[in-house]
Amino acid sequence: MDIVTLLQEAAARAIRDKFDREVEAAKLQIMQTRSDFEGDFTLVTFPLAGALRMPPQRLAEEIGNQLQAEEAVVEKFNVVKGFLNLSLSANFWKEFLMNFSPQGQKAGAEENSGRKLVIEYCSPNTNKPLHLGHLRNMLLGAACANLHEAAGKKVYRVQVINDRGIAICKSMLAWQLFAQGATPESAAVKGDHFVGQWYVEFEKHFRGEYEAWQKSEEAQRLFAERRKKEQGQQEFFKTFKNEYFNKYSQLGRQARDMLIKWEEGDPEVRALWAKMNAWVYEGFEQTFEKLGITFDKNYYESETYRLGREMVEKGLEHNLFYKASDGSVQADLEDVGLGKKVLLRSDGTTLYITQDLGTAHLRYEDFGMDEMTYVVADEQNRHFKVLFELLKRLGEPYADKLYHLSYGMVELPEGKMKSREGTVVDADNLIEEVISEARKNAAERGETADISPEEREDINWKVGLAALKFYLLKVSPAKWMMFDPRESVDLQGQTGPYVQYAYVRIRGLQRRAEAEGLLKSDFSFDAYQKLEAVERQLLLGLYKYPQLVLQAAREYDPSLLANHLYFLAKAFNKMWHELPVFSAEDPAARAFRLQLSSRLGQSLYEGMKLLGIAMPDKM
RNA sequence: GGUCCCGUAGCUCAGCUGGAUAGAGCAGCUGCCUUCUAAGCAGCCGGUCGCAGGUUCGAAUCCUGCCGGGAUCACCA
Repeated sequence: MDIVTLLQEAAARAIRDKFDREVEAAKLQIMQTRSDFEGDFTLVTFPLAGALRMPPQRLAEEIGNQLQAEEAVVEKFNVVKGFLNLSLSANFWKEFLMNFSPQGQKAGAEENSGRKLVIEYCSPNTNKPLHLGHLRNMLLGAACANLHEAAGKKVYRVQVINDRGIAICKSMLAWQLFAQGATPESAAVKGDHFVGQWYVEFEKHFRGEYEAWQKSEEAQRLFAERRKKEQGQQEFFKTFKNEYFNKYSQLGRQARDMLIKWEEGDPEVRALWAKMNAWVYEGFEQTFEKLGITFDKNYYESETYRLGREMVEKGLEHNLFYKASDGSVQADLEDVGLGKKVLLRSDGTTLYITQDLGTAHLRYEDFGMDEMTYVVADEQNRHFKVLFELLKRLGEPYADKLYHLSYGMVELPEGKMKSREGTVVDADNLIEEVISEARKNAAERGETADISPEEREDINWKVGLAALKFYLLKVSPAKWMMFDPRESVDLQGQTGPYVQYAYVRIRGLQRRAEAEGLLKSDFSFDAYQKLEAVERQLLLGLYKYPQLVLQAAREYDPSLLANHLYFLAKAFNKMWHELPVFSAEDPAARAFRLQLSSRLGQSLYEGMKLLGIAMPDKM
């Protein structure tokens, strides 16, 4: 039985015996004792004082006496105001330690077993490389996927790739016009960056064209006719840019022609499109691999953008939707405060929302999931509210188990990332940067004697990526976060490498124990009776670990786990400095501390793995 | 304007299903490597928990109203 439940029931019995009153055990408030007081768990007696007509302090003392006398696990207690602080016996903790497993959450997650979850956590465009925002998205999604798996679900990881549209046509056109047949190989540039360069090239030429046009008579006439009062030329042409692209621009016309040809299935355009997208995927794959990100299935917009029409038409038949006078099909969501939403254009073509309806259904056909989660930035909150409502009205079987993990944007010290202003932090560059920071640090420390260069490089990758991933995952998903480039490569303090370091120390202890022939079956700590404060702190931290994994999964919040792992590592580092292991005079103490370290090491390893972070053995 | 999110130390963040004196890291200042890895440990400095009410034995946490910042309200994706 869980120790908290056990204490609650024991306290309820004590109250019955002493005061002849029945209280519901589950309602008794037991929390972890604050670390600045002595004790492991605390019963809060204030809420009982009224019903039992007794001052909280006396109540706490009476219950404490009874518990100490009747319950073997309660070793001693102290009372501060109405707080009854209970210290559990060393025997209890030793037994707990022997039975502890970092997989313990599985026992608490029977209700999840067999449930199928589809989780979507990346939706890149194919006209430019991945950036910092994608990183937060992918790391959050991958961690949540792992957490739900650990909590007993069958998880399917998917991404949706926005591989069509005007943006990729811009890259294609620029490549056609200016690249003279260059390829990623010939230019020695990673495929996604290569295609991104042609997108930038298009924008550059387009800007030049636009600026030249602004001096033309036509442009000046339009400016004179259409300007709003007080509006200067610069300001006017900034807002006019879109219209220029669609109506006047040569490059704009060519790009749009290309899009039309693509839609018509023009073989030449399709071939170019396929070739350039293949370059991009090659590049994406490399980035995913560096990050350890995987997907079970990719959904391509080019294959799904027409889906959903049938669903909408079916909904129309059942009067869930209606046809507007202009011929478009709409849903009336006024009753749930979401207004009206167009589902099919008046020309009958599909929209973003239609496509998402279709993709959701397609995934049901693919996986037959019970639940589906989208990891998408919070700017799309409304879109997903609408989408979920529509799926519910359409009676999709998983519709009551849809979740939008809405995460906040990543901001830079200079403000929001803007691709037009070149303030985007590129994912590959960032990865390269954290790894070279790890290399630099390792070189400065100079402890490379018994480590081969290959092993050293492997460690540098693990350390660098841990810094980056932990940095992005330790913040609550819902919050907008500030990305400080200096802090993200930091290897000291509240960081991934800090947690790794504690683990490496534990591995060192284990290697030595092995070398000295300890950890054998006759190796016992029965005689260890007095637990130190740090040891208790660590035991309590382990006690909470499986619950935290479940909570982090349930709340889709990996930061809960990240922060707990940091707490565990911190407690271990404290113990490292305060208590000797091998030079402990008491062999039982040595045995106990080795066991405790070992279980802690497993937890750190497993916990970081759930976050997508690998642990080195040495560093 | 409607809806939603955020406001905690100089900076970045925990804590929010109500509990004890509000915690970390970074930055600044002090100490600690002849003992299991100093990517570490210990200490100092630093807070009207945006403001004002309310509920409660008890509020950073719950409720209401303000103030400040942001997102979103397309037949774009």
